[in-house]
Amino acid sequence: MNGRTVSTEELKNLLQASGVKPSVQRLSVLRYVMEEMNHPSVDKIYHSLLPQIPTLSKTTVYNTLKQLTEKGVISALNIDTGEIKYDFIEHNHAHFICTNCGQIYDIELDSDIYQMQSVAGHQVFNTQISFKGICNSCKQKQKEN
Amino acid sequence: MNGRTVSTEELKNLLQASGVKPSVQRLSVLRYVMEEMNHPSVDKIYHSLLPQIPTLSKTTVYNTLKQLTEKGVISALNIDTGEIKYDFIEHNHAHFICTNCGQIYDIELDSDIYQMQSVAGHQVFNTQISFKGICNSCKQKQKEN
DNA sequence: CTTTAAAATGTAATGATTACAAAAATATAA
DNA sequence: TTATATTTTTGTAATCATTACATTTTAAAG
Repeated sequence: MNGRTVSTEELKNLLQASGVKPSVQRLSVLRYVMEEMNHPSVDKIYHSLLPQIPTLSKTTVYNTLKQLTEKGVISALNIDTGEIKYDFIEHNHAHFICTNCGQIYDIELDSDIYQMQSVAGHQVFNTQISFKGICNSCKQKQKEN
Repeated sequence: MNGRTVSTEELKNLLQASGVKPSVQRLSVLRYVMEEMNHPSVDKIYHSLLPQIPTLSKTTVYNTLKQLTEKGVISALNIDTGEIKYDFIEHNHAHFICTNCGQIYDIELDSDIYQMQSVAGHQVFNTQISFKGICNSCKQKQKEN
């Protein structure tokens, strides 16, 4: 998501609507995923929240992210980088992953694929479109050498 | 890929065209990925080939799959199952992953998204479309209970 | 052959994720 | 409020896929 500020009220509503009780830890994790633009990993989230919540456990971050993913509040991006990255489900967008630098870019892409509620008789809950290749930034740097 | 038989000649050509020297191990790994229909994991490939190649090392399987992925012969599917699954790049198709049983289904899906050579200025090498949800088989079983 | 390079092997290390039990916090009942 | 039960959080240990790396084997070149 983009770097906007999310109110605590909004976070609480999101959690309660999903049947998850809003604790300090859960509110913080969700806020971080929503406000952080670049698809944070568990480790990133953990270390970023540690100053605010010094007692935070990484297990809690894992548990919370798992819950929110199951409830469909956030989405787990499976990228070939060893770590799972998380993304708030705001509106349909694709991802571009640079195989050189690992950077993940949001791609605004309108496709009727996102509207498909079922494929080949299977019920769809989540749809991901991802591109891999070399990003513009890396290509520029390669040209310079 | 489907369960057809692939000739050694075809395998050799594929490897040589990609600049990979055809060893017994590499031919076997590629053959397995091509002939096996259901997106095998490293572990599955390793144990399946072990009877034929008793000296086979899992590291070799890893190395070979990594090479073939880099050369664009096969594709690494990042599914949220802890293991990476591999797929021969035959023709464009999407995947459906059942979050209940873990089964991966090939989905024949024609989309112009596959034709995109670049997105937002980034050069695309590989495109993946994946759906997650509950498969027909699991839904049937749930109804019975 | 002999030498050199490439490939395969096996073991050890890494690192993300999960399991699990104990502690803390919150809700419920008396 | 106090006691009790339930949920949440925490911390440590275990698991398991993947990678690093040194050694051995195989293939290629001279």
